[in-house]
Amino acid sequence: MPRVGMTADRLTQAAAELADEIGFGNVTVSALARHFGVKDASLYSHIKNAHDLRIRVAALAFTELADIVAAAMAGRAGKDALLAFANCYRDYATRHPGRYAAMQQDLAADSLAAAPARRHADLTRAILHAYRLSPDAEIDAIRLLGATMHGYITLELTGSFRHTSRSSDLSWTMALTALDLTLSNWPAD
Amino acid sequence: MPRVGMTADRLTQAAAELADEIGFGNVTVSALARHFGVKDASLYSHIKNAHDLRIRVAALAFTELADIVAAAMAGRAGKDALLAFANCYRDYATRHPGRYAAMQQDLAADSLAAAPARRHADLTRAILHAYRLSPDAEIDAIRLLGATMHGYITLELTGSFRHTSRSSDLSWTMALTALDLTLSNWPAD
DNA sequence: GGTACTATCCTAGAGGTACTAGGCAAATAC
DNA sequence: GTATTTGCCTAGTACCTCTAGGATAGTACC
Repeated sequence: MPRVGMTADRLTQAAAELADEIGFGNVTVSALARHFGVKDASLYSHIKNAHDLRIRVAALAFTELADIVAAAMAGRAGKDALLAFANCYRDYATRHPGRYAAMQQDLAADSLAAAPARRHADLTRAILHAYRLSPDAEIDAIRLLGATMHGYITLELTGSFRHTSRSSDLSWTMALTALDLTLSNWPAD
Repeated sequence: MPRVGMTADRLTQAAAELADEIGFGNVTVSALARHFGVKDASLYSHIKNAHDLRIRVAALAFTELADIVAAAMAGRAGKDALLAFANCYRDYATRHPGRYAAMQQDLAADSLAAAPARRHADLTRAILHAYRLSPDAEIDAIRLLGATMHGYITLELTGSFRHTSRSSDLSWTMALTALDLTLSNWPAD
């Protein structure tokens, strides 16, 4: 039996690619084993179980996306930063729907993906600096921001906007314009 | 073998309750069969397959929610209608997370759940009448509305807001206030 | 009431997925 | 060159989906 050279990282990478191709929900230990030409049981030397594999994919995705976002936001503030962030986010989700789905699991605080997720959350908060909100308003705003972007992207990915002819790009741009206006004129508590 | 009296509708109802208890993803044909005290194979006289069951739960949920929303929105317009709609939506998702998850599947246009889903979409559009938007703006607005509400609720349900101490109810109220302001002052195309 | 029919539930079994226990051989350490 | 670790294997359990075909409970009709 020649050794294939599997590692947790290579399994995670392959699982992420598989997720983008066939959907995150269809990424099974069996499918991954087939991809490497080995038996299912062989994977359990590298990953704890199927859940562990999913968490690793989430960690990979959070790290990748945070890197991209950090680069795109460097030197930008206000609406520029908002647009840079949001477009990175949407591009990533469109190009990597499986990885994006992986990020939507509920992650235990002690999970492997918790640190990358926190880094990602910190970047989101950085958008708001230029809008100068009070601490409570900042929490509300970050929740609104996350909800709008995440909601828009998941609805778009699941095909909810295909029933209408208007281009999704236009609606996305309007949504971001509206968000910028809301942040600029944040209602009093 | 005494007959239990299963029908597609009773199975769907039980599956919906099961989904709220153990999570939509854990609703299996086997678990449902156990619930009725029969063998797995017996269910296939009433439902086509597991996917069919999931679609039926989605149709049930869309119908239930549309009924609730229609009643709550009767006689309301503008911000009142928006609040009524949004709060019904969030309450339902909180009380019935399994049913809510069922609604998030991508539904084929010919599916059993397509008609209830369309009815629900029509109710969403009704919120916007009082804001008097142009046809294109209305599409953008409905997408923004759906994205914000759906995004907020899914993030809340998956626990994304638990890391911060501020009450989610307050943030939700602020989000709706912000949405109302955005709709009232919709930016030019 | 008896007969025919249909619907409901059953047994049996194939095939997929998750995972464990224990074995053997390849790579590595010394 | 031997000892140890590590990687992949076989074998097997358990659970899930779904099909084929059989037995019986309920219904329709005479």
